[in-house]
Amino acid sequence: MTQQPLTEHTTGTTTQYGDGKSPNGRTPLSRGHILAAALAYTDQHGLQALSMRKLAAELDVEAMSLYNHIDNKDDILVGIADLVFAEVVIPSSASGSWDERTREVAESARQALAAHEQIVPIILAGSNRGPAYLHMMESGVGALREAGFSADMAHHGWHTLVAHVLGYVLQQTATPMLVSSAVAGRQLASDRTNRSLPLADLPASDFPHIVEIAPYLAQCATDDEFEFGLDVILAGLKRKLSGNTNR
Amino acid sequence: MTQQPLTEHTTGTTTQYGDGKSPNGRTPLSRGHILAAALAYTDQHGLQALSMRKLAAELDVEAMSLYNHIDNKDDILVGIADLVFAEVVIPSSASGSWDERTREVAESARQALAAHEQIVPIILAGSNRGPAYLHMMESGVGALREAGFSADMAHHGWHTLVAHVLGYVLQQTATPMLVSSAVAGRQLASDRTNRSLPLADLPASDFPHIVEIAPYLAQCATDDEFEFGLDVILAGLKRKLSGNTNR
DNA sequence: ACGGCTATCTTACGTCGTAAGCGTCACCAC
DNA sequence: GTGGTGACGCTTACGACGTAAGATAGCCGT
Repeated sequence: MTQQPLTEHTTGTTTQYGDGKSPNGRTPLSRGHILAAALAYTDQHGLQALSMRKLAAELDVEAMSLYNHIDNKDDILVGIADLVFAEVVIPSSASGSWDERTREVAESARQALAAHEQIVPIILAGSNRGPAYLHMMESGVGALREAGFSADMAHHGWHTLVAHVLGYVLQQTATPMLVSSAVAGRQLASDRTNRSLPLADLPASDFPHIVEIAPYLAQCATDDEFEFGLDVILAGLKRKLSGNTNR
Repeated sequence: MTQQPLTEHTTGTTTQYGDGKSPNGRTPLSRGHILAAALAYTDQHGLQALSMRKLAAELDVEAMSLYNHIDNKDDILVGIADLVFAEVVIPSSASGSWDERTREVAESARQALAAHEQIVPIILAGSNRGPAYLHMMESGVGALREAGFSADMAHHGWHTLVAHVLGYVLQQTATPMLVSSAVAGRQLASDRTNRSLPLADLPASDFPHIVEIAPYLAQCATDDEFEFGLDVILAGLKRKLSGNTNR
């Protein structure tokens, strides 16, 4: 076991000065405090607004002081992404059938990501798998192995599930659906066409199916819809398990 | 029909000066040229490296000149994202069964995104659905409707497929798998823990299942694995169609 | 008392996106 | 021709960004 760091790295504090106040009377900085403040600031003001100077101001400190506790801005981004993964609740490995546990992890992950949708861009930016993500992965892959999948298949299945969660939150984040005005048929002299405008103005003649489902898009990416996709994937996995691929 | 702009907006040129050279003898700027250069530059140097000044230099022009043809940098980002979607080949609606066409669109989309993986972060950044994306969506939703799904279900199914493609490319982009050193069990005095280091060093005692599938992670997110997930989803969709949800 | 350490602040550099304004050219009505 | 008009590129400038370098001030063990 001994994985306290997985959950404790949010509040680790002491470095110098015993564990009281710093010389000037303020509570001292720490990696944990910085990351927590960064996540809170990002949730509130958006990822674009997060800058070293503003984050430092939030902590009543100058920008360069942060560099005593973190390597650079990327370090902060990876850190707050893993803080979000740390919110995912991992069911104990004896708490139900493999598909129930898998569903719980996926839904919890979706909730955590949806609650901090601003950090989603960080996750697809690249190397950001911290300890919390690993903890989740260990549990998820374990459930699939227990279900009877080979290591190879469990690996594939896990990636399919992660792709669903990430892709889904991604779509939810991008809900303000936009579409170009060029498709409306106008042919301006300038090539300054293909700009965006609300989905409602789409011509039904060119996009009959999109217009047909447009009402549903408004209430898009709800919990129910996520569960629909999860059902599809779990059903497909069971079908793979029973050997009935039936392509 | 009349959707030429969907594919032609890559090279739209003429605005003034008939269609020859500009007064100073150079070929004039245009939204299409700018977007094409931006996509090429991003593919080669990465999204982070793309700046207005460097893009302008690539076109032998000063940065501010670009603003005569585009609104701002976001406009460029949305534009090049849609250029990538324009590469997706849409099978004709009479070229095969619905699941075959769905598979083709999904694979083509994955290839297009994989060929320009640098632009993936743009897509999850939010409002970026241009005309090319819409074209693809119209085709995909149409295939599901044809398969017999209700408009509501087709909507859900489409989102599930998009989630898979996006989530999958996302994982492929993030292949340099990293993991914190804190999980190795060290307990440093400082809280400067939880940093990243290669996956290979994971302790098998804490993460047996991850270690077990580690060899497969190396060759992760291949075409085969994508197809596995696609199989899972299509199989699940067929199961939904036949009414056998069987949760 | 004192030297070393550590955390903070100050200053500075290069880069970014882009607002404002200027010059210059092709085009058109007369 | 000639003068107006508007498109298009350039120059300059501003504030914000990430962060390298160095100065400063307080705590510690001795």
